[in-house]
Amino acid sequence: MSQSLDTTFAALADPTRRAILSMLLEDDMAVTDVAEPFEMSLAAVSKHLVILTKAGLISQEKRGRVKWCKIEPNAMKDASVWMQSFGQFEELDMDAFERFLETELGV
Amino acid sequence: MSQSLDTTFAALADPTRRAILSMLLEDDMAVTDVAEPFEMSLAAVSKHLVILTKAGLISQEKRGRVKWCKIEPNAMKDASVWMQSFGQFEELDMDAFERFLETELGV
DNA sequence: TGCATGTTCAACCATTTGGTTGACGATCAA
DNA sequence: TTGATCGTCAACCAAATGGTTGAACATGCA
Repeated sequence: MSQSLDTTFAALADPTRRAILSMLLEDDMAVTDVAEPFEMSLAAVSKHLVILTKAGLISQEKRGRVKWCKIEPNAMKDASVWMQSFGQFEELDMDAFERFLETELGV
Repeated sequence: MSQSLDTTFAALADPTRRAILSMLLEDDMAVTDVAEPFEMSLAAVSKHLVILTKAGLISQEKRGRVKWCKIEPNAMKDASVWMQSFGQFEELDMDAFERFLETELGV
C-alpha cells in the first residue's frame, strides 16, 4: 500500500530520516542501534521511525524486546514515478549518485 | 544549481506546490494565472512560488507588470537519483549493488 | 522474584508552516 | 494624471513539526 505523495515527500524532507534510510540500506537494525549515531534522544529517533513507518518507507517488526526496522524501497516508487514525469533524468545518473554518496554518507 | 534534498523534498511535500508544478509543465504562466484555480489568496500562492523558487524547482522572471513562472525540471534530478538508489532494489540484485559500491566507490 | 534492557507514551516547548488580511510599490493604459 | 492591475510585504494566527524529559510498559535473564 503506497502512501500519499504528501506523506512520502514530507518523510524524505528530514535529513535525520534520510540518514536512517541510508543506514537501513545496509542491513535491518534495532531501534536502539538506529538511534546510536544521532545526537538526539532515543524518543526523538523513535518518532522519526514512526513517521517513516507511516509513510511506508520502512516496516517494523517486534521480536522479543527488540523492534527491528527494515527498509521498504517500493514505497518510494510512486514518488519516483511522479518525479520522472518531469522528465530528463530517467536513468540513474552516476555523477549525481556519487555526489549523493559524498554528501549524504560522507564517502 | 541544485538545492539540498531537504529543500527539494520539503517543497514537493505540499499538494498545492505539486499542482503548480504540474500546471507549469504545460506552459510558463504568470503568477495571477497560477493562482486562479486555487481556493486561497494570491499572497498564499505567491509564497508557494517563493518556496518553489528557493528550491530551484521553478524560476521567475519579471517582464513588465507580469512575473512569469517557468519549471526547472533539472532541479529534481538529485532527489530523483537519491530515490532511485533505493528503488533499484526492486529490479536489481542487492548483492550486485553492494559489490558495485565496493568496487566502484570503495565503500 | 527482581532487575536491567528496549521502546514508547505523555506532557511540554520553541520554531516552522501555511494561511489570512490590508497596505504598498510598480507598471500599463486612457 | 488617474486609475486599474500585478505582485509582494508585514503583521498576525492556528496548526504542525522536531525536539526534550520522566514515567511507563514489555521482555529477557539471574
